Amino acid sequence: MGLRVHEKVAQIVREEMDSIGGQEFLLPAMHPASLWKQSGRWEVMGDDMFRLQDRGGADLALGMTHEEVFSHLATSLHSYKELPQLWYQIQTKFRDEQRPKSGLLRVREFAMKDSYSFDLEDTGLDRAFEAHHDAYVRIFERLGLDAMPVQASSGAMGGTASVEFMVASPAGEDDVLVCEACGYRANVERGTSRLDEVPDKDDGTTLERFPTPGVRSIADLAELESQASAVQQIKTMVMVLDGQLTLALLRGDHQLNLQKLQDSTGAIEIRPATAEETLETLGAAPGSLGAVGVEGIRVFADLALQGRFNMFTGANEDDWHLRGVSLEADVTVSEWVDLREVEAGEGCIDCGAQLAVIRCIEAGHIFKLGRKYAESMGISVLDADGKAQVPTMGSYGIGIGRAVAAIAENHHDEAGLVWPIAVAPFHMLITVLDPDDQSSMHIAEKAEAAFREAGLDVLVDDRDARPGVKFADAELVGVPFRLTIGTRNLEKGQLEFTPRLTGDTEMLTVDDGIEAALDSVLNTK
RNA sequence: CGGGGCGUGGCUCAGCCUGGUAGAGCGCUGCGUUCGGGACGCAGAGGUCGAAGGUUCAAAUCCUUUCGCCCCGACCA
Repeated sequence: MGLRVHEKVAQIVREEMDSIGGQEFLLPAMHPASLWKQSGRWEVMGDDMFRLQDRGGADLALGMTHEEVFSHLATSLHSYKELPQLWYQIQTKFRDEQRPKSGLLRVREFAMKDSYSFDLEDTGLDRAFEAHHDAYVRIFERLGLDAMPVQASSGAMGGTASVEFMVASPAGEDDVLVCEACGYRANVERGTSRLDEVPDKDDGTTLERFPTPGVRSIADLAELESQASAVQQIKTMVMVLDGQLTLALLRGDHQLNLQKLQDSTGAIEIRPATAEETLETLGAAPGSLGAVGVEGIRVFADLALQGRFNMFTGANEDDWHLRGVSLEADVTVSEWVDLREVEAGEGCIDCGAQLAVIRCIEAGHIFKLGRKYAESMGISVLDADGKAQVPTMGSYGIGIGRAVAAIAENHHDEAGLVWPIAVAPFHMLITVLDPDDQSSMHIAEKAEAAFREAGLDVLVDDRDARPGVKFADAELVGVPFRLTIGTRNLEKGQLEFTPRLTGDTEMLTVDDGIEAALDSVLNTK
């Protein structure tokens, strides 16, 4: 059953990729390390990549994505006349996930449709990106998934822009900012919001140390000092980026989003500093940390702090804090970046209406890669003037198994699954209540033949089981339509037709019931 | 990687604290009854208690080590 759904999803994806001019490939899943070293991602991918060695000791990788391999293939392109190209495959990817979970949602081995576009000009990339965008909208619509395109972080993929296709589900792993008023949609790893300006009072307070015994948190300080509400405080987070100690500054009531920190710093590995590292470097424990007077350490400050003054922060000595801190005058900020995670209820960046945060499954992701891989993998073609040009690329993915899981998450009820007809393992289930009854079986076979003739996938339940068991199983597996043949109704010349979705049974006559059922199914399809 | 939990018939679990006969429900096999919403009776099969070591007269139970799985935090289709 699962395999049939998987195959149907793959086929829908395939049809839509073909419709935008995609050319299907099937490239190796096992790659020589040299390709990944060439792009630099042998290191970047870190522990997420499965690695192995052949008998000669040569390094190999199991493909987690195929930018390198397709790019390498694209080095055989030599003329602008061969562009654009749009290549795709549906193939197994391997990722050594830190935590595989949730059935099919996050696994270490999964089928993915990945496609890659190659264009000479940026406008061509824009077209390929738009074409994928539209194809994805159609794919998810056909799959029965209410997927919304959202602005996203590009993460390890790099590139200039990316859009994720998100399906709302509590089983998901991403939070998406949604503005119902203007349609703004962005992953919290990327999205921002409108904040009310905080008027700092210029009351002549100057930079000053003051004792704060026992204060270990933003809340503690706010309680002790009436002026020091969380909004008036600077939160200092000590992070280690690729082994280098770094400070991230945020407004006291704001949360750090790690992906934003990663994106704005280009770091590969990020972790919070240990208590020992913090003590060693700043001389105080968390709760009394600050960036005032700190030299020789990179300091990234959130945009919400820009221009603020007369604020509170730790003095880098336990039980002491500072007041009257001006970001401009007292803190050496290496870079101003967007670091804070937006929360529900904040104002939409575009229109100011209240944002909602919705938990979603990431079903697809499309990237504008630009020339990053084309350059590192050495793709170049001659343009009309005979000059070498590096093409620009896009990369686009849909997880097939994850789509199946997302469909299951969104199409079920208490009794079981309710597959949308486009991906259902079978269109029609014929439930024969008494398989020993000759006339029942005769009609079942006739119906099966008629449905098959019409191109439908049919499953006949002629198991020797009690009716209750068959009905319960029928609902559990979620075949969209059921034709029930039982001796009791047969004597009255009747069949039953039941759509799984509504559960409303319609009585049909034996004479034209098969045709009528067929019509209903075909109309829905 | 950090924190928490769990490994006992095919499945879901009890038993462990307080050491002494390995149990339940479901599933499975046979026979009979039953047969339009997950039937019932009778009879039966099936377990190195994750693995290794230790303590003990005696270990599923206590101790140590180890492997595997699940859940919560940082990654991604």
